Amino acid sequence: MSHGMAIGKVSEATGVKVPTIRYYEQIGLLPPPPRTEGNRRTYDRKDADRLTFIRHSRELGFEIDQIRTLLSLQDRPGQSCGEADAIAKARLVEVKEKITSLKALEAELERMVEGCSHGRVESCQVIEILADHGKCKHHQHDA
Amino acid sequence: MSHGMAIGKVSEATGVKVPTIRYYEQIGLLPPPPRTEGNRRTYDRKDADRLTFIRHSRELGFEIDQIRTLLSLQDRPGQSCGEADAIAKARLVEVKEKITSLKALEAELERMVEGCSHGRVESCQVIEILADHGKCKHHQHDA
DNA sequence: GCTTGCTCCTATAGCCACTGGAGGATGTAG
DNA sequence: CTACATCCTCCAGTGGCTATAGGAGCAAGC
Repeated sequence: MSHGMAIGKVSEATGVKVPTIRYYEQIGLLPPPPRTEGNRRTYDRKDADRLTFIRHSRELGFEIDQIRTLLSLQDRPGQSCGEADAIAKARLVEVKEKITSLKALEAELERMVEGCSHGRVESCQVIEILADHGKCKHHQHDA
Repeated sequence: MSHGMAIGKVSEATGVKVPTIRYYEQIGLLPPPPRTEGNRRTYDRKDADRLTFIRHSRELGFEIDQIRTLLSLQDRPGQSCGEADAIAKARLVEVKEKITSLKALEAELERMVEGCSHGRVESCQVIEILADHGKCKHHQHDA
């Protein structure tokens, strides 16, 4: 028990906000750490690593439940990594789909903005395209 | 009062789900329609148009508050469309940024998945990159 | 007229992943 | 010893819906 960090320190070290760390403990993503006499949480290096893992996973868009799985895989290093691979692949597919749909969105927004003659609302492409879905080329964008 | 539609019909016609229509009424995005003797909502063509406008705006990723503004602009056709233009432009910037960050994410996920030798978790790139943010090239992806 | 089954009504709670605030206890520097 | 920062718990709020419970209305067939 040499290098116990306070929650503020581990927050700073990992980039995960203090209330978020407590939240992760509450939902069982981070094990409850030991406490000091004064009832304060004390974290060690392993906890910090786990939080970094979680943060990075969230940045990549993995859901909490997927992170739960990934963490449990990390805890059992002898196991096949097929499941981790599958989770990452699924996320990759999602990301690719999102990029495609955002590009369609980008195109339509560009059409709207370019078509805007900066006149009256009466003849504004922005409003008009929004009002009439028939004027929209891409009926499949959804995010 | 010839063509009053029930909520189910206007839902079908516009692609907005029934509970969502009631929700929009609750938050003041759609005006409360007249009711029948039996206390049922009756919608007309204008309401359907408004819902289509809202749905399309949501599909393009506009927030409810922005849609509120866009709708109020639509109601005053003589006004300058500068504000609508600004909202659309801001959204376009957001979308472009999101595409950029998703592409960085895509690249990293691809690196993870390709690097996976389908062996043990011990040597799995997926787990390893997640654990060590230093191995990640793109420190700025955030969604 | 009666029953069946669909649509509708309200009110309330839940979803995700946090984020913020109130109100109080503890730790630390000067 | 006094500020002040940090910590604690508990609870409420965010956005944009979605779902459920428990009931009322309505149209069609028998």
